[in-house]
Amino acid sequence: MAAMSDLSAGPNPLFLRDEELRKGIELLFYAYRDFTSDPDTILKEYNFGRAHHRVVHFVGRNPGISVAQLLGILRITKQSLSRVLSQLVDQGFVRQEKGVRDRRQRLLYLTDKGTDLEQKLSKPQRARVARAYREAGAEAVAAYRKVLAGLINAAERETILDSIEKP
Amino acid sequence: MAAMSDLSAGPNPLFLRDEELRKGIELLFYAYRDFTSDPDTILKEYNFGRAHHRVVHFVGRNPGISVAQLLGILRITKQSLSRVLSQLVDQGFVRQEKGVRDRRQRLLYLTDKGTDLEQKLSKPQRARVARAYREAGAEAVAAYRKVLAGLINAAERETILDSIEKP
DNA sequence: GAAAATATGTCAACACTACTGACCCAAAAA
DNA sequence: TTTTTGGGTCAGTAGTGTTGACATATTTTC
Repeated sequence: MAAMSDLSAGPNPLFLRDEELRKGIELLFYAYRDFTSDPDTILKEYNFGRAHHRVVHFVGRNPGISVAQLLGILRITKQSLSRVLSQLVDQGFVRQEKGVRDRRQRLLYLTDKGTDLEQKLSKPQRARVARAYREAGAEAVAAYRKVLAGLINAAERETILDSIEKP
Repeated sequence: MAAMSDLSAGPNPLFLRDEELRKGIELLFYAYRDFTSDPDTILKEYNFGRAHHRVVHFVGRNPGISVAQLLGILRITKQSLSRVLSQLVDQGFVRQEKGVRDRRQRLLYLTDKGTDLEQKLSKPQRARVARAYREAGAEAVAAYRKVLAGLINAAERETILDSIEKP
């Protein structure tokens, strides 16, 4: 960017375009930074981290999800998941059930305690998003989601959008 | 959410609203997950992590930024910054200069090597955002930014927006 | 039915990021 | 001159993620 400061005056679409991109990038950084700060604070009380939140969120959203499916969403190794998952199971936030069709699977469900935690964690996030939606207006919401969807890897985008839209 | 499944049938604006919020939350997770994946891959070649990227980005964007200002943006402790910053300085990506007005300050600048790294890291991110903007349309970009801005803590939002918009 | 593949779990070692707490120096401000 | 500020550093701890190796059921395949 600094290398472009010596360009001649006059309209420079490329420069403007890069500036627009940079704004989108920085806003995403700041938004995500603050978006995660509220639940992070709550998680500390439980000696949990962000990874626990993700598990609780996606298990809550997808009751009966398998470990493999969860790994696919989180994009981490099973060893990484193992630590947080066994903590959540040991402490009674998540319950595991053998699959009926495939008994190798350990299907995951939130317990009542887990549902409470999920609600507690997502409450400030929902409030934050609600505020942002309110301030930006209803038309802006669809556009916001469209751009975010475009940031997702093209290969899995459809699958992810389906999972988000699902009943 | 599960606690709401026993609500009576019929239109339930509150439920719909929460669904909208949840979609916004999940999309942000997936978008950020993929948004950071490209630079993360590049950083591995340097034995660097995401924190190095953030420093390089914000020093590149704010030449002559002080350590305290950078800490304010990143929202981390000076001990955390210290490690990545000294690595970047030792390896010649970032240069420190004593402040002229206040000689306690160590003002930060990217070296040419640092500028190269910043460009290399941001290139795939810019491409990703450009694709998302293109697919969503020009009107969507302003709305996207408006919602993201609304997610930032109200207290600092104006300051941040100013820093993003600045020349 | 035996062999191969799959789903999951576990142990160990390592790296990155972040934290708290304590302490230091140099320079600016009061 | 004393206090505050900007910055640095050492030590210890925690959370998240990785690779690699290995173990156990269970399902699938030949």
